[in-house]
Amino acid sequence: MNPQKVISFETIRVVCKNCTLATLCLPMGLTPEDTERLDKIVKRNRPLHRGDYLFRSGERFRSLYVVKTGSVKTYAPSEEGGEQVLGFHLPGEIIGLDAIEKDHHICSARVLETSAICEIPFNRLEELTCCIPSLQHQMFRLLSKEIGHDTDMLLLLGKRNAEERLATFLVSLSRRLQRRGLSPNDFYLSMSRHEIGNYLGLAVETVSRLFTRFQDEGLLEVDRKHVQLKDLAALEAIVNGSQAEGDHQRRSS
Amino acid sequence: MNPQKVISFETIRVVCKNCTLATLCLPMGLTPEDTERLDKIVKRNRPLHRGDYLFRSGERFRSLYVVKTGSVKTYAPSEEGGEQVLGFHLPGEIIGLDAIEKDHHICSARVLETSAICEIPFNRLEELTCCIPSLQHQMFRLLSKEIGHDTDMLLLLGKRNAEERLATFLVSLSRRLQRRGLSPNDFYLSMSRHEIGNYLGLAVETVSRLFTRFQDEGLLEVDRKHVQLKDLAALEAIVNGSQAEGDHQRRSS
DNA sequence: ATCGGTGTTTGACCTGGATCAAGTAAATAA
DNA sequence: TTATTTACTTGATCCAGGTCAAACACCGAT
Repeated sequence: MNPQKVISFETIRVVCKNCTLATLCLPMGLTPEDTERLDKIVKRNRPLHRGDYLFRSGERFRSLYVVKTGSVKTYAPSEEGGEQVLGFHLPGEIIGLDAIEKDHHICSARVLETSAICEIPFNRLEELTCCIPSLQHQMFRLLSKEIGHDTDMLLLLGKRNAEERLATFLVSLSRRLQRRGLSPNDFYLSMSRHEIGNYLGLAVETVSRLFTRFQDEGLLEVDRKHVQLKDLAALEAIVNGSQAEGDHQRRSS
Repeated sequence: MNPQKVISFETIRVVCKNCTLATLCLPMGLTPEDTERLDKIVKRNRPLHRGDYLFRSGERFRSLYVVKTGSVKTYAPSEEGGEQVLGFHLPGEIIGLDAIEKDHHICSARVLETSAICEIPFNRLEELTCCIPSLQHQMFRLLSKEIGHDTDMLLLLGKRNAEERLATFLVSLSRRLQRRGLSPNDFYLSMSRHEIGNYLGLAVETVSRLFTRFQDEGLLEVDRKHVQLKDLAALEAIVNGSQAEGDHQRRSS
């Protein structure tokens, strides 16, 4: 035996039960026994690195993926190189739900930074959901939540101006980080300005200009990927403020 | 006994088994026996009329709804009167899936014309999905399909210009009507220009101008609610054409 | 340290579609 | 029937944000 042997992935069995994400992730609301059954089907592969794919658009659907650490972007590639970024996914968030219907992935997913990802083979999961009603219900809830989130995005893209979009993005990110025990007002972006713009339906230049403007207005400090929100209240006011004052942007109604 | 008694809702028992929508709707892929079990929990209320609500945003979630005949719009009301139309629903389409997560409706649904609606109490449905694996799978598929549709809409709102949006709307509507055995190129719109614009993130005026332009270009004939698509191929070319030629609208990438 | 290459910022300009303003036609009420 | 409201169309104008261009800063590779 090597006396220098250090703690490794092999010796620490990472299980759902010990996972800090248990309250955000699939096991939410399951009994310890049911969590254990779920745990048995989860595959924990070695960490992926920036740019690695979880899956590509068009591939056969086999598994759902959950971010354990790091972050992932999903995007719909449209032929000749163009793409629409669909989401940025933080620890505890499930990826691949949109593939169930067609049995093929309709978007691609790649990690934005070194990330640990849990893989959940879907056919195994369906065996469990059949006999664990609370897990089935949790799956329904997660699928429904995804729909609700998409609804929010439709509203953002359909009715909000550039300023409101970026503010919404930042406030939403801040809240999600906070829920994961991280600082809500001091964080590093793992995605580029370009990806943010793509996600929000804006040109890179617009995103850049808005960051500058928000900084000039004292709402935040930004230095490359490093963002510090200085006035979250003001950002939140932008998010649901402009709607309060007299309904500009008549696209809406 | 009244000799004049005519065929009524009471005498013709409408059941899923006889429903022409069986291949589009929840029973898709179920055995006749399972369809019968599903049928037992479906409530068929009397027809609703233009403007009637299926449910309102904020209400407790109890049931899913399926359009049997007619059409329904869903929309997210945002405080002071504004709204974002989320979708127009045709026969066989399920409404209310977004409410599962929060156990409250996050959007409102009202019928656009006289419509028959099937109501499916969700707690009863969950009892069935637990013991009918194919029904559970079908529910997962339907939820996933909704996510996929929202993804398409995000792409539409994030990356397409006004012309592409209206063309996409018309082509999509045409296909959905065709799948229901109706004419794909001669139909009546059950929604107003205003609602179309709201749905597509455009001003009413823009929608109106585009209809006029499409008509001038010979793509369609339009007379108020009555639309005849004259050149579906050209419309489809617009839908996935502009993307092919050199990636304008750099918002995308 | 130097050299690309890529991501970001900033300025100048332009345009698609929103907004504003009438006018017209259909639907509903009286 | 006529009055009133609501939906739709069309024209004129404006502007948020896209596009183009250039400079700059960082990062990995030689």
